[in-house]
Amino acid sequence: MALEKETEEKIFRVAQTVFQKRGFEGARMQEIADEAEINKSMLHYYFRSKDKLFQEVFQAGVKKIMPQLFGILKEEVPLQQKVHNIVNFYHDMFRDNQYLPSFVIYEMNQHPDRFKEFIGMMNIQLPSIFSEQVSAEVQAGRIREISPEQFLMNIVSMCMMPMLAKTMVQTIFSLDEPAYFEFLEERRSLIPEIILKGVKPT
Amino acid sequence: MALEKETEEKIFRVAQTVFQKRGFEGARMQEIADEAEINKSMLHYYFRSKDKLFQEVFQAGVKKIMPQLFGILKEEVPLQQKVHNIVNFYHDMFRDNQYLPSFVIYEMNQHPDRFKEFIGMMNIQLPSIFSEQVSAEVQAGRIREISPEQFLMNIVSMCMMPMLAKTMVQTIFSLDEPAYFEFLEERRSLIPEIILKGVKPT
DNA sequence: AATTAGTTCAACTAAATGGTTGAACTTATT
DNA sequence: AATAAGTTCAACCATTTAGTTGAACTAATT
Repeated sequence: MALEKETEEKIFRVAQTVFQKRGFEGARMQEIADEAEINKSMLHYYFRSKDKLFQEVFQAGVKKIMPQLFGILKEEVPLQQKVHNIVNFYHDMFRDNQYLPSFVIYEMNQHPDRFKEFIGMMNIQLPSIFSEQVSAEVQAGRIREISPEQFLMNIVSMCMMPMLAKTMVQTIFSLDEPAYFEFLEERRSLIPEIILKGVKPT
Repeated sequence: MALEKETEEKIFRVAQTVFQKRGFEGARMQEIADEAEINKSMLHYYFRSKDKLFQEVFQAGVKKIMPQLFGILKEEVPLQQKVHNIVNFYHDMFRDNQYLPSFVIYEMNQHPDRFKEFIGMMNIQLPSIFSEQVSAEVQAGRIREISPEQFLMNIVSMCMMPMLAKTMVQTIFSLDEPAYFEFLEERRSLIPEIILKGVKPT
């Protein structure tokens, strides 16, 4: 009764990589067992079923993104700075979790209801501080008429899409692995510029 | 020997919806058979295997997007107009093929090599007309220093991301089905504005 | 009408997969 | 040392799944 936590953690760690890489349907309990160097029945001992294990992995995945993003949105910093922070957050996160964005987005669409329920449980909703901040900028005439939702959508789109479409980007732009990551790094400064200049009033 | 084409086409049509909705691993040959109102062995009669059927569906999916997009990129119209055309193309396409973007992006990442080979077969690469057009604008000082790849990436990101993340957008912004599509429609004019204003020289 | 090629289906098979069981083993507690 | 609680595993099991088979049927060709 000393290594049990280690075993459980190892299973969970491996389960994360397998589920994120292969998706729920593509993942095999046997593969998780093999890579965790344990017997398949251990999976069911620690996590009752594939479904339960997946659920935990998925929720951990969402928790790795949403609370942090919403944390940034709530910070008491100028909108400009906030945009930079969001962009940097996404790019940092992706470096350590290449499959995470694709995994979360895909599985979310596969089980919308589960996701909605889970989001309901957490206290996740667009922070009013952020909304008010965008509205204030609009009101003051410092940026064009735009809803906070659209404004945020633009930032998130510019950040995540090149990550989700990694294969497509690499293929069509003929980028090997390092060139692809350079391409992403370039966007750390590019995105805030486009986003902010793009909403300047006419 | 009169309805055989009809049968084959019906199978293919159904296979498209099932594969696009559930993905390769999630799709079941039985479900395709049921919805096509035929026996499961007919699937293997017309399309040798799940793999082959999927391949055809996937390639048809790619062909529904890439050639058209690259067609637009090749047109002899001003860059401004081109941006509008791309944005409208994505939004029109999504209306009739809700699961297509998500499907193609996801399966592409699952089998990068297959995709690269397939793209190699087609003559898909960033049209030089487009690249030159962007470079010319930069040279003339009408837009900031930016690579054609980054410029295109921005447009595609702004268009596709809200489609890929439909569930997330609906959940976090509390949008029902019509409100979500209104949100998308708004972007037809919003995206070109942001994209073009965003690259104006300082 | 007979022949032939193409089409359909019910029943089947082999393999894979998630999950179970019960015994053996380990470790902490008394 | 004895007991109890938690942990590990090899061998199974039931179900699902892609794929096969062979006979029956249909329709065009001669």
